[in-house]
Amino acid sequence: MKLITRDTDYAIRALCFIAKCEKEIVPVSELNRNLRIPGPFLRKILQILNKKRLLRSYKGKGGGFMLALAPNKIFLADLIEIFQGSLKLNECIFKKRICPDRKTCKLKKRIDNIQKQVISELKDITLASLLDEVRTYRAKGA
Amino acid sequence: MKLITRDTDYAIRALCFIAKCEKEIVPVSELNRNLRIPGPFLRKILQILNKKRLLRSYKGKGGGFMLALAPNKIFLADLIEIFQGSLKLNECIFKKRICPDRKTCKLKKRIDNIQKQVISELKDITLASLLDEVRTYRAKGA
DNA sequence: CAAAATGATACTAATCTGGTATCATTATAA
DNA sequence: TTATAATGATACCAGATTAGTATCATTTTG
Repeated sequence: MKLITRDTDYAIRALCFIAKCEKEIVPVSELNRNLRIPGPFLRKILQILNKKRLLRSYKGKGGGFMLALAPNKIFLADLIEIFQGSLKLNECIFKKRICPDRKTCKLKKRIDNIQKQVISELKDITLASLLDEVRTYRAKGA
Repeated sequence: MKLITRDTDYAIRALCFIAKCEKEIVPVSELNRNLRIPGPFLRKILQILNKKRLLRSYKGKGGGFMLALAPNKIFLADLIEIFQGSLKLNECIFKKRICPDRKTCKLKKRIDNIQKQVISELKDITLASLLDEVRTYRAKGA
């Protein structure tokens, strides 16, 4: 059971790098030089972050990506939701037709509670709070 | 992101049914008649529970499965671990060679904390506490 | 000995995860 | 104005995991 999958993790590292970079607008090529993330996969991840309005993108020469939000407005809970889908830990596998008691199902309720706790914890973790903590493997020359 | 996968869920329902059954020893055929779980798959699940010593099995005519432990000694955390593997939410995707700071990585630490909470919650949920709550779809005649 | 049960095991289908490849479009700088 | 450096869109692919099936062997007992 994984709380954070590879794409989410890559997204965190890429966002940290962009946040720390002197340049405001950072092209993927620069991230490729500094992070150990497969190039085309990283592009895909950044495109998603762009569509989800966490990054802003600029096309053409001199273009790249910049943060669309302040680092303290970017939450781990959102990243996980973007790449791993809903944070519902708890979809009952049985259809309503089969399991009519889902509203009162205690198992469901108890897992709901765990879920609420996890989400609130994840909402506390901002990009800002990770900036000095998550390694981004900046190369010497960069 | 799923906290409980299908086999774990089936296991919960099967264990509930066995716990509530008048018969102490319950054959899979009876579970098949009462639970909406694909037959061969359920057999496989029960065999695993048997190997893990949560059920005891009896072969031959009149055989079947019975609980090996009292319902208040069967914990959701154990079922999840059996069917979904270790509860570690938090394996860093980078090798030590690449990411030498994992001991101090704040992201890792924070997720570790969430993980500890989730596990302790899951350890509180016993089969006994679910017995009257989880629907097992007993057929009218059964 | 037949029937009813589990044990063991191998196979398969569908989905998810991680990643690649390609071509189109856009913007800038020389 | 054109080459170039960038992103956008999309389709594809391989491996792992999840969910489920099928079959034959073994055991027990009536």
